[in-house]
Amino acid sequence: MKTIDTKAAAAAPQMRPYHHGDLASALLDAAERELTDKGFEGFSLRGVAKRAGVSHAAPAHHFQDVNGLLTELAARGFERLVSRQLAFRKKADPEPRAQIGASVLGYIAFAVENPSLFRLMFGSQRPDFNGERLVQAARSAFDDLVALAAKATGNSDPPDKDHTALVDVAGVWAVAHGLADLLSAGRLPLLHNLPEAIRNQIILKLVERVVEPVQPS
Amino acid sequence: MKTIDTKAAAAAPQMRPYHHGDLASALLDAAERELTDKGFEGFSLRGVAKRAGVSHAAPAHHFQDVNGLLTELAARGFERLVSRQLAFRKKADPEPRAQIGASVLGYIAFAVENPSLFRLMFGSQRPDFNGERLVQAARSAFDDLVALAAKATGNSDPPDKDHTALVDVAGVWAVAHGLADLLSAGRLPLLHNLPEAIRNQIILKLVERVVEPVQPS
DNA sequence: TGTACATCAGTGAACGCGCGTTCACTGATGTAC
DNA sequence: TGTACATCAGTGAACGCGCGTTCACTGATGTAC
Repeated sequence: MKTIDTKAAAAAPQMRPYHHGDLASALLDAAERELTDKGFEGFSLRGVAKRAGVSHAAPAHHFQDVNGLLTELAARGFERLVSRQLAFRKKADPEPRAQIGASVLGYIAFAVENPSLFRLMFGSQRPDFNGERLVQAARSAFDDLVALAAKATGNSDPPDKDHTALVDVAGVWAVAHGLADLLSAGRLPLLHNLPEAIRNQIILKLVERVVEPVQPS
Repeated sequence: MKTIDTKAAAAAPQMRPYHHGDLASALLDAAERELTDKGFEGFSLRGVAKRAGVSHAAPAHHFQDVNGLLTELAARGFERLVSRQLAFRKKADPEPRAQIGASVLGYIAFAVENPSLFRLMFGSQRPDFNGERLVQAARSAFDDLVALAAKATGNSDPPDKDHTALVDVAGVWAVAHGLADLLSAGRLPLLHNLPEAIRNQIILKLVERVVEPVQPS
């Protein structure tokens, strides 16, 4: 009998065993789908549980509360934001300024591909932005960009009296984030309706204007 | 008796007459305070009514529903965004490039002064962004900036084949919006902790990099 | 100027809803011997 | 290998809450004559 039962379970994968195995991670996946479908204003824990196919009380065994889940979701978002940037950089010219351009394109691509997640990360007050986990994840995205900018411009910290290094970093960050936020919300029709290739070309030109060339010292 | 009652009412302004007089506008003011205090994720119509000192059923006589009120609130936000930019421009050098810089500073100031309203305008799905009222208001903010950029750079539409005009406009918009969003959320500590004067100086330098100087034709 | 009456702009009670969370429970799993 | 037992990870019912909206109502205002 035992073998038959096991076979039946294997043949009918929709019948989850009583214990899920990795519900925590399944809930995060479900949460992301919930976020995509409902927007982060319509997000609910019950909806997430339903998507994951468990009772709505089950998440309590894996996350302290709904904001705990959102915090972890945002943290993962930052990790993916970084890896999206790295993916773009890998395909680009290794020259530092080209690397910055690629990073910005990656940043924007992430936002456009995951608009609701992006808003959770930057526009919501629900994740715990003081918690170790999230601070660390967000920080690494920032540090990556700062290091890249320093390398590209030859401006090192501490900032000189003209704040040139600050202008570099803030500029790249502002352009990336501004375009990402506007484009992912569809609020920049001027660029939004352009073919992707041309749009990227424009973005790269913009980045080139923002990042000062290396000063020979 | 009548005169005495009138006097009493005047002496005790906290006693509102049965009819409010201009409840619609009072509700919008209250809604903005609610937004400021609770954030746009904690916003509720009942909270607004309470702040305005009326029953929570009263708003129904002035707005179709809660999203109608939020739509009007967002539209007013865009109008104030424009007027904040104009205020900064009035104090600045009339030279076009200086005017753009001032506009960007005004944009950022608005976002920093009204972070929750700013998010309602750009990060929420609740206002009706297809409605005439809101489209018109948002449009006017955009048109103002476009006209200014065209004037500053001498690049006219239709865009040339290098998309120089597009880079100009998108660049200014991106820098303004990116810095506004990040600074108002406190997510750009690099600039956030700087004295305002220095911060503005950095922003202006950035804008100067983004906006190409007029090409002599 | 007075009166009748329609309309407007409030009130307060009640509605149903979906939410996050708690709780006692139970099935499944892992471990000690 | 078997058995007893602790622990883990689910269930489903129930909790209280705040929400937006509806409703019959009533007080105040405006208008016609």
